[in-house]
Amino acid sequence: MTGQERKPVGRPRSARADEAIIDAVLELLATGNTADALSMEAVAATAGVGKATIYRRWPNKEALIVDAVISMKGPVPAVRGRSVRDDLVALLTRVGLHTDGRATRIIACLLPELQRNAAMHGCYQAIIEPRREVMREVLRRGVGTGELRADLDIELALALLSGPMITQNVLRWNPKLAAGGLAERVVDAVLQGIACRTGPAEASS
Amino acid sequence: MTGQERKPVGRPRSARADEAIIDAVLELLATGNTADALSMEAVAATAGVGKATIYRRWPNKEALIVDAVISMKGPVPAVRGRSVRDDLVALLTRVGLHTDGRATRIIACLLPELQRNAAMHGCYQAIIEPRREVMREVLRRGVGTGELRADLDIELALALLSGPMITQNVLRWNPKLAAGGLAERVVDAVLQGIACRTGPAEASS
Amino acid sequence: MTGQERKPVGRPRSARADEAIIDAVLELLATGNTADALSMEAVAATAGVGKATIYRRWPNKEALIVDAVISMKGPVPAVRGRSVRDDLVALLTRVGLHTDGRATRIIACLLPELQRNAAMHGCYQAIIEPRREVMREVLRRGVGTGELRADLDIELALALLSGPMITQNVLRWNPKLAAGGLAERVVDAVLQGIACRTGPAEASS
Amino acid sequence: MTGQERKPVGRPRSARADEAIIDAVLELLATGNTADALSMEAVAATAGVGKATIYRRWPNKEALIVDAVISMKGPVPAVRGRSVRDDLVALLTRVGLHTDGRATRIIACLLPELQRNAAMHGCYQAIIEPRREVMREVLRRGVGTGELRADLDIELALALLSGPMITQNVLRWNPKLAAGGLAERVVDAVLQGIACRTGPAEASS
DNA sequence: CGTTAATCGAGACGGTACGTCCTGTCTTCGG
DNA sequence: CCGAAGACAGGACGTACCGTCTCGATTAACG
Repeated sequence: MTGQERKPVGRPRSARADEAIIDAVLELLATGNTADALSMEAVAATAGVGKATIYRRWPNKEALIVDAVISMKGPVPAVRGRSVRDDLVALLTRVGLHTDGRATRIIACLLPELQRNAAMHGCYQAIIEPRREVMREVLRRGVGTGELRADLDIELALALLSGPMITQNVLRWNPKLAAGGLAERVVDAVLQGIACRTGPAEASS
Repeated sequence: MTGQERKPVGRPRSARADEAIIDAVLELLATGNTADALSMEAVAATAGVGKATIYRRWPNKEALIVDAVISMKGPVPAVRGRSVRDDLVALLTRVGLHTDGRATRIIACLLPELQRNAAMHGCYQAIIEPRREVMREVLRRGVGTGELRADLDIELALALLSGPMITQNVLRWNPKLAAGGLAERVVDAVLQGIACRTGPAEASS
Repeated sequence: MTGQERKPVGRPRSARADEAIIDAVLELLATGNTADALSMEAVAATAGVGKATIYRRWPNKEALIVDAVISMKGPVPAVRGRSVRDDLVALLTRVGLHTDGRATRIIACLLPELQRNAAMHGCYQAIIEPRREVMREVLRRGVGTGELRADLDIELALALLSGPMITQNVLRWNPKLAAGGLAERVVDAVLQGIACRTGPAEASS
Repeated sequence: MTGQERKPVGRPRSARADEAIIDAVLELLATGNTADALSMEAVAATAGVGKATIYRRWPNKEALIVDAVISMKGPVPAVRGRSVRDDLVALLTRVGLHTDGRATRIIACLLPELQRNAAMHGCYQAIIEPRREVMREVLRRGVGTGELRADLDIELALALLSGPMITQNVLRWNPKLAAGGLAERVVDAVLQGIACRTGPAEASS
């Protein structure tokens, strides 16, 4: 009565083909320039696979790229929970998904596509949002423990912390900012603020 | 007296064609989805111009897009110089180049190329860097007047301020953050910090 | 057992496309004015075929036209062998490849290329030369049977017979010469000569 | 009252430009492959002339080519009038307009255009027809003197004589036929016929 | 001797076609 | 039924000419 899943008949799909295709996509994304510069024919040739084998699994180029990117996601980072500052530094340090440079390069070339292309939101949901949720958790805990202001806008804080890291680490925005230790400096600055504590504070009110 | 430039011979290039082409590119960029989804043939057709007329002016699609985007740049915003906070709010409010929505939409679809594509760096140089320089100036002035900490890392502060605005205003990162008044909130939070002033010890008691 | 030919892999080429393309070329050649007035895009559109499908089969326009023309060739005409005169008349009558008027029109617009264009010599080899060989055979037989002079230069005779027919029937040289029955009159005149039999001395008396 | 010709005002047209253009056309026709392979831009560049200067004189490419070809025509050959045979040989020897090889090469690449292209008939009228008329004259004289049959069809005879020469000398039809002395052999064969005088003549009746 | 007006070279203009490449679908084999 | 191989219709690429058009600069004859 269930009968919803047809028993597969004939030759089963090759797992090796799946891997080869995803690998080829990631390789070409890392090598190439843009997302649309990636051609399905190149993917098929690199993977040693027929084009139909790709289209049997993914409906179009976008869906394939989304899946390829999602396949890169590592485990959601855990935090030690000792202090809010340490946890935030730990999380921001891993904004570039892996230590793997290839992943960073790939995500960089897809970030803006993320907004235009509805299909790409799959990437966002699968990879980025979970990590943001962990950070929200840490921030809420900080408010609870009194490490952070009681009236803190969690989403604003999220933007303050992740914004600089994304523009800097992923988009490589400012070459003058050394990448090393950036997470620490950002966290500290956001925690303490940049205004002068002792000086003419009234000027900024 | 300089006489270095060759006197132009033959029929001069039509200024109307220039305009029509740039207009067509901007229109199609705003309408379309991606930068490479823009086709030169569509540009020619929309502009009512032969393809050769485009290729006579720009060597390829990228160069054309770069020039079209640069053509959108308004004047570099001036600051009133009353207080650092006011100036920063004013600058960040205009991160989305114009109030013009089209420009924002276009720049959003081009940000990916900006990093990957060497040719696109022309946009960066022409549009973004001048605005960043204005902000550096304001920050340096703030250090001088004592409104900002004496040991402030200017580039870091730049990243703290512009990072959230870019990810939020241009990439439309977080739908939960209302765009209105964001600049003000970001500036205030970065100036004051998000940590609890009274210290964690008190908070935990 | 020869096994020299590689077994074909992948989807085989469509025979319908071949036909449609050749048909389109012949139609456009008959309709149009010149060989180069024929545009590949028109061929593709008329045949309902992508341009790539044409270029997959022929490297360029010339090769395509050559094959299209060759495809028109009917069977090499047979001769009855009763008398040399009858056979020659029969052969010359069919100089315009078919009774088909289209073929004649097409071949007429291609004769120029035939000499200049090395690629076009394929047409010559495939169509014209076999027919000339049949005529040579008839002439040699005539020498054997004594119907033709023993010292006859076969190639010269070939030129005497085919030359007028080509210039007249194919190039439409002289509107004053009725095309009907021309083959007969040419053969008779070439066989008998146009000089006065009784000699110039008598004629002048 | 006549006033048909407006007195020319302004700068008169340059005769040097005319020459240079015609020269360039002939040169490119002789060098190139086909009539349409000749590009107006190449003509202008070769002649060192602006394109407008060409189009001011000729309405299109065809008209220009026609005039260029006509400009090659030498004087209509005169005949000595001694014997019909000698005159015919003399005329046929000069079928290739000049001894100039370039002219022959050019006319060869234009001959078939002659039929398709209405505009090209100007060439025919200006160059070929006068020569044919001379030959008709000779043939009529031969009939009068009794050198040729009294019932000779002049147009047929014209075809018999010029046909082989055109196909052979201009279209380079048959490489086995030595070009040298061909005119003589053709004339003799056409005068005497190729049938056996003494043999089974009845076979050809 | 200056005005006038057509011509000159140069080359940009809107188009059309070229031959190449890629997309997403299809059609054949052999496994 | 899946797999590779590759053909299919369609469409964009960047180039080359077409025949027309605009430039500033010549170059004569007219006034």
